[in-house]
Amino acid sequence: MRMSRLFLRTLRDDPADADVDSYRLLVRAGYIRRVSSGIYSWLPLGQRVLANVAQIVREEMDAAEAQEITLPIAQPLELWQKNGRDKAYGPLMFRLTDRKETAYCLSPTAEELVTSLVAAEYSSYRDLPLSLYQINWKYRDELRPRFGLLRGREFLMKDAYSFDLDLDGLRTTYQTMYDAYHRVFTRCALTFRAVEGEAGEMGGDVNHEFMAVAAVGEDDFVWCRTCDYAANVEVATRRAAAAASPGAEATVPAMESMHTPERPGIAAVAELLGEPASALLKCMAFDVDGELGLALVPGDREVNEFAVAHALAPRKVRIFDDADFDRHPELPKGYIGPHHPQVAVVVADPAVAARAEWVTGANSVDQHVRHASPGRDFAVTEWAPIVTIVSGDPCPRCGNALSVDRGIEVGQVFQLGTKYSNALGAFYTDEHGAQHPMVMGCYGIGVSRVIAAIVEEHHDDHGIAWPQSVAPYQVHLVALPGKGEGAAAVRQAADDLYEQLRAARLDVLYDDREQSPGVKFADADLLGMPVQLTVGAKGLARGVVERKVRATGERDDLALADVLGAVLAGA
RNA sequence: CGGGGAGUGGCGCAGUGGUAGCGCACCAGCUUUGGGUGCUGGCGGUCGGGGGUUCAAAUCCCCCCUCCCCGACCA
Repeated sequence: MRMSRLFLRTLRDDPADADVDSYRLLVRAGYIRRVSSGIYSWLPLGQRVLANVAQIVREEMDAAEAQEITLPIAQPLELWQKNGRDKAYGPLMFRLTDRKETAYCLSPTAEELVTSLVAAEYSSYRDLPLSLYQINWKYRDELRPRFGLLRGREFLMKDAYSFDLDLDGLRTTYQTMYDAYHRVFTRCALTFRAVEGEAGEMGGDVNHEFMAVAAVGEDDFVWCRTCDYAANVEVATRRAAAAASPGAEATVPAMESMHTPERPGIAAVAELLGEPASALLKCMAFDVDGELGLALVPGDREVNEFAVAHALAPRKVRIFDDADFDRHPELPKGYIGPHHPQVAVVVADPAVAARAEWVTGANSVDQHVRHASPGRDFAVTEWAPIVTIVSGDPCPRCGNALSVDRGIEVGQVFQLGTKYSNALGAFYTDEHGAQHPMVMGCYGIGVSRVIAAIVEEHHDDHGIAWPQSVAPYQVHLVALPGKGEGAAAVRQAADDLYEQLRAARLDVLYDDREQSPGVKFADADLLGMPVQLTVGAKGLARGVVERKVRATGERDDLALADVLGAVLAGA
């Protein structure tokens, strides 16, 4: 494509409403334009990226034997009223009315429609399994659209739906999709992890969220850079530290109390005693089915309430609020210790076993104790990993350091079960003539969101640096003819090279504009094609063009005759 | 929806009662030609909309609309 003909206007200034780098750069570089809150136009360069990402998704879905269809965006509201999901979505759904006053909505997803479709067409066990998918625009009237493409009201989504005979079939299909997702995001050059989601409201629904690591992400998650471990902060664990050597408590002096006036809280006591916070035992009070419970962790750590609840399930667990403390003056907030006769449940993190003695509360205002030894001075009724994981904790799987980061949810896979098939009548008849609901799964990828995630990961101060797999053009050819006597020769050489590269079926963006070199270089870096080739009088005199790899900034000279081969080798 | 802020040329902004300006972009000319060259001259605006106050409103008052930012959702 000749840039002189390309519908493109780059901006020197950042858009005023830019809140994240991806949106800022995509607008500045002329890939997209905002039309309304959360709604964007895709200009030629952006359209090519969109098509490239969609094509990767398409290829992997096809490889997973899903079949592409296109469902309508405008859907009768009646379809959504059958199972009451119009109410569940509420104002999140765009609604409209036709001339006959029939209510419609703009599809936020398509379980209902696709389930109805399959229910109407298929009814035999011989038809299954079946997977269908579409890549289509979705609409959600978000409370607060933000971060450009990351949370739009109109977005391109791949949504797939599987129909199996039974749960085993679903599990197989689910694994196939899960693997396909790994390939999609790997091809998109994203740093990502699959995070196991919490059980859905139906209970037991397995799902995974694919999180792309990014500072602008909206969810915290824990992941290992070495292996593929990843988890929500609530359910993340770490490899337990070794327990203190057996018998170590024998050398611990007898527990003694200390006067610690006006020192509630770990930090204050640690400061007074000159001890590190990690030598203090933090005791958090919980109500456990009406009984008193304590959760014990080292003083420098936070208690993961979710983990405590999980460890003590099915008992109901509630962390103490101010009213609870008022009802239990025997547990003075800030001076709680684990050695308390009225406490029925003591759950401790394994890290508590790693020290033979602790400084902790004396269950009396202005009093703490030291030399409190687990087992000797206080009992632990259950051991469970209950600290909130922080960066640097050892991975439970491989032992290397974990990272806690924010992530962008770029995809999700979900085992739906029979919720929709039952509600919408998607049944099949088995070989014995009995009817069963089809067992469904659904699988989403936010295509336009993926693009934002890619830019978040692949950019620098100068602009975007597209991975080859999704770049709108593979090569950005820059001609610098100048106005000297060599101008015509440079232009001719660049034109020839352009034709040569195109003949080799490379996607080439050719900057043939009459602009100064500075403008052209700045635009090339901003637009972000993986490889830049510069044809100028200087190089031409030596028979070379300069190559620059956008992502790394590496430059080298290529002899004119070798350019095509070198570029093809790199592509 | 709650709280905070903003709507002035395509983009970024200034302009607190006297009839609208700057930078970028765009057009023309000259200039420069390996990292957003410089100069000159241009095109382009019902100042978000409606109503009101005033001799006079971008500016003051009222109503409405849109957008942005901070808190509960999701691809």
